[in-house]
Amino acid sequence: MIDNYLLEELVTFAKYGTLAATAEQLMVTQPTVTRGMQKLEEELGVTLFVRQPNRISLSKTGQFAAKAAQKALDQNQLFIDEVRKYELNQRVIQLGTVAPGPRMVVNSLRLASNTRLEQQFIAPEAVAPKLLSHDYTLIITNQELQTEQIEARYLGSESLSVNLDQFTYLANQPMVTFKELKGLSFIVLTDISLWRDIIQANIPQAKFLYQAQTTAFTEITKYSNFPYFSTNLSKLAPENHPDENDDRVRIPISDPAAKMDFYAAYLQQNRKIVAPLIKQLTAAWL
Amino acid sequence: MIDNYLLEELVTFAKYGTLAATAEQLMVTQPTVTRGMQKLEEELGVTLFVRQPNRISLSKTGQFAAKAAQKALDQNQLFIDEVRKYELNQRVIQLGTVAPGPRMVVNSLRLASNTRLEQQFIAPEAVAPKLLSHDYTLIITNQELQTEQIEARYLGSESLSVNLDQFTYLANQPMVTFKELKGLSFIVLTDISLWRDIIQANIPQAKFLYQAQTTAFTEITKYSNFPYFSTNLSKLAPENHPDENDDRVRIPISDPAAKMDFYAAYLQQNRKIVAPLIKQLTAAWL
DNA sequence: AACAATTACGGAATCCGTAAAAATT
DNA sequence: AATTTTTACGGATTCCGTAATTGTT
Repeated sequence: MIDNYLLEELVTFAKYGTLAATAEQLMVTQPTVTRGMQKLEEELGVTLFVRQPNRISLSKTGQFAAKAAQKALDQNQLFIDEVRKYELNQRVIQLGTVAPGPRMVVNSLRLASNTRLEQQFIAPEAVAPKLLSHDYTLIITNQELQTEQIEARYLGSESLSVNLDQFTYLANQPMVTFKELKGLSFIVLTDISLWRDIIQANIPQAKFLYQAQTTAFTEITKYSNFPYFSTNLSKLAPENHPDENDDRVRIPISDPAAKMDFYAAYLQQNRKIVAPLIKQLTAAWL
Repeated sequence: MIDNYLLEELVTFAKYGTLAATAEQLMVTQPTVTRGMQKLEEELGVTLFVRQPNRISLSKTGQFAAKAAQKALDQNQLFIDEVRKYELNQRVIQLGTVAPGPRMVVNSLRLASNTRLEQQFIAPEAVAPKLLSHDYTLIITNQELQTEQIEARYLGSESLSVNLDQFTYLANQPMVTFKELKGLSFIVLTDISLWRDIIQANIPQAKFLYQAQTTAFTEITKYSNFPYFSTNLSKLAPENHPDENDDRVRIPISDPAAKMDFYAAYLQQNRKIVAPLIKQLTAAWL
């Protein structure tokens, strides 16, 4: 077993080329580095340097060793990071979502002090890795993940509606289909994650006027007749939608693709920790 | 950066369950381990143990940390092993072969003192990995390997012949095909590596009487009429074949599959080291 | 009473920096 | 003359083992 500080000296030397520079970089004196590299060679039983009276450089084996040493140091650092991350995960629940709907549900809750909601959305394919790497304790996702280590519990669903000007033909129907919305121009918030792909894939020849800012979105919505989307969860974030003076009519979309089920996914080993939060979420879901 | 001996104490504790047993295992005293684990917790800033006045055990995080620590230790050990292996490879050429033919060529040489021939054969698909991992410096193989790091030089070929009783019909032909050997029973050495698959795949309905010992092989060959195989390289190992009093006739096999080209494969970075040996091999090849 | 963990204390080994030496550019 | 590496030496830190303490089984 070789001490890490020797490995670090080797790696630093490989980068800076002289013992003097290495010492300066590591904030020690040259003799320290000299002794360190001698000790490393002795412990390995291998010559790593070619020495001339006033010059020292890595042998071929030394160059190889420097690369290998970097890997060992990386693994050591990984140990530190992973353990700290794991411990944090035991203490505070890192909560993530794949879409804005569930996030609105979470925002409507009074979260326990040990719970922290991450704002950015997680791609569905990143859910399992981020759970396994202990970056998140619980992720609300649209897939019923079930693996060796992960389990998922159903929370509720989100259904898309479209808000249409009351004088249009479609506004008088009880429901509409994506097809019937063909060719319209919609005003849409940029950050709607999963729904974006769904509306783009299902509404033919439509135009989507994406707005990055919610203020821009609400203003344009208010002073125009563009249709916009909302869901059964939208009322949990009323600030996003111009309820007052909005003379549009909310019409549910009947396509199966307009309904999305959400699940709480987490590591089985964390079941007890997340149980209260899941209970809270289920109760709050509309 | 965390000292490896602390990681080792943690891993050992995870295995033995008490500080006393851990200390005994590591051949230190209990206070040493107590202090070590305290220091580890302090440096990580994380609690790894649940402490009762008279009992200490790993917390959930501690169990996780023990596993992670093992990985870090493994990487450290890997560093040591790899560097030593690399250095050995710089000093002495580790020479391997995929088949007995090339090995006979090597055995016929007076090898330089820095060259060591490994006796067991290497599977063709293992050639590249074993070069890249520095287990071997040079491998004589039947594939012309060319990758980012590996290159191969042609050495020579080996051609299969069959030795038939002089009174049989086929013995009077200048050449035979695998098909013409249909249904015969052959006496064969078990350890012929690649040729085994070739004769089994190409000679229909044949029986192969495999002999693990060369003594058994030569004895049975001598006192029976079974045909056996040899190649242009066989004469380099005359002890394997009963030349005297053998009234069989050596007939070359004309199929393309009965000829095999051999190459010296090595890492480009070792080109200079292996050059003299390759020169020697090329010269010695029949 | 026996056992397990922790704390206290003293000695020993290790490690580091300063200083000096050797040799090159 | 200025750099670079190596060796020598003295001090300081760290680390370890023995012994004592605490509390449980």
